[in-house]
Amino acid sequence: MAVLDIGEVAERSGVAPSTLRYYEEIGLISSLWRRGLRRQFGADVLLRLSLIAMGKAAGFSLEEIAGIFGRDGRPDIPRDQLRTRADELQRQMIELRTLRDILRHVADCPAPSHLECPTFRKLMQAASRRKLVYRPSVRRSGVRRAAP
Amino acid sequence: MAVLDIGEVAERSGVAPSTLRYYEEIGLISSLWRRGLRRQFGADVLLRLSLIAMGKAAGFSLEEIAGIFGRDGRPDIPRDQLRTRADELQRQMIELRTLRDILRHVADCPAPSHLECPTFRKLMQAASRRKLVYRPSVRRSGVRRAAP
DNA sequence: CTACGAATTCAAGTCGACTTGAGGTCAAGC
DNA sequence: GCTTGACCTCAAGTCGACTTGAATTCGTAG
Repeated sequence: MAVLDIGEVAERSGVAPSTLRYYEEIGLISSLWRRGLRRQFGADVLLRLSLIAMGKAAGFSLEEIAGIFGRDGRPDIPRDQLRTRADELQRQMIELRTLRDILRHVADCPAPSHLECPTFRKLMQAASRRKLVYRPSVRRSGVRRAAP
Repeated sequence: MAVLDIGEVAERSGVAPSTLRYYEEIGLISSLWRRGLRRQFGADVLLRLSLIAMGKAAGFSLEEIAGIFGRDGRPDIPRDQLRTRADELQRQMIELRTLRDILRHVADCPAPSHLECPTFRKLMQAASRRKLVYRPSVRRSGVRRAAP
């Protein structure tokens, strides 16, 4: 039970086998050993995949995630950089909250043009006053699961 | 002063001119008119760019952003979808907070392996218990500014 | 022993979001 | 009138993160 092959990891984590192979290739995860050709993973890979998923959700590239959580297990990057990252996340959370509020407002406000709605403008001002955390290009693609 | 050409928009927003052209091409922003060949933008494009930047930071694709904020100005997508999006953002914020805490912990904890640190495991459990918001691939590339 | 299904490799393809480069236009200043 | 600089177009290139497909290799069940 402690050893999983790729299909099980895929099923439990929602990460496609091809992606798992890719992650192993770039050193983001590793298998314990092979049985024949087949990779055998330890259960801790699931934890690591959660970490990776969170990192991705937070806008880090795979390379950065590898740096933060270490290919080996411990961070490659200096502690104060980690703290800086944490502070960036903090700011990003605030931005997310603003966007959440804007979305809710847009969903509810009956004004024909939001540019004329004072509530909207107020929300936007909060956003435009501070400098943006500008992280391009997040693709949305939902959790993949192995076909049943 | 109400009319900006592309260089000014780029400078004020931190978005490269080539990107602005691209955004116009896909209908995400629009210029008021041309003077000769040159695009002339209204100041409200800056607000729109903030919105776009926030959307990107939150993990939306450009297409989704276009849907949310409307090519014309008003959302293309139904109100309840907007609310759903807002709720997703809410969950994403929680994930971000967890990751922030993990980062801070990793920065400060002297344990040789975090997998053995109880604080770390506790943080991770919070993360792995709920199903992930899995949004692949955010590139980080910082705010570009025109060279001085 | 053989057939099956789940895994493997490797090269190539895809997708979104831009960027780059070559060659062209235009208004303003000397 | 010519140069300069800021803009333009259009096609092609790039980058990260995967996915796909064809051909192959196992291990188990019958």
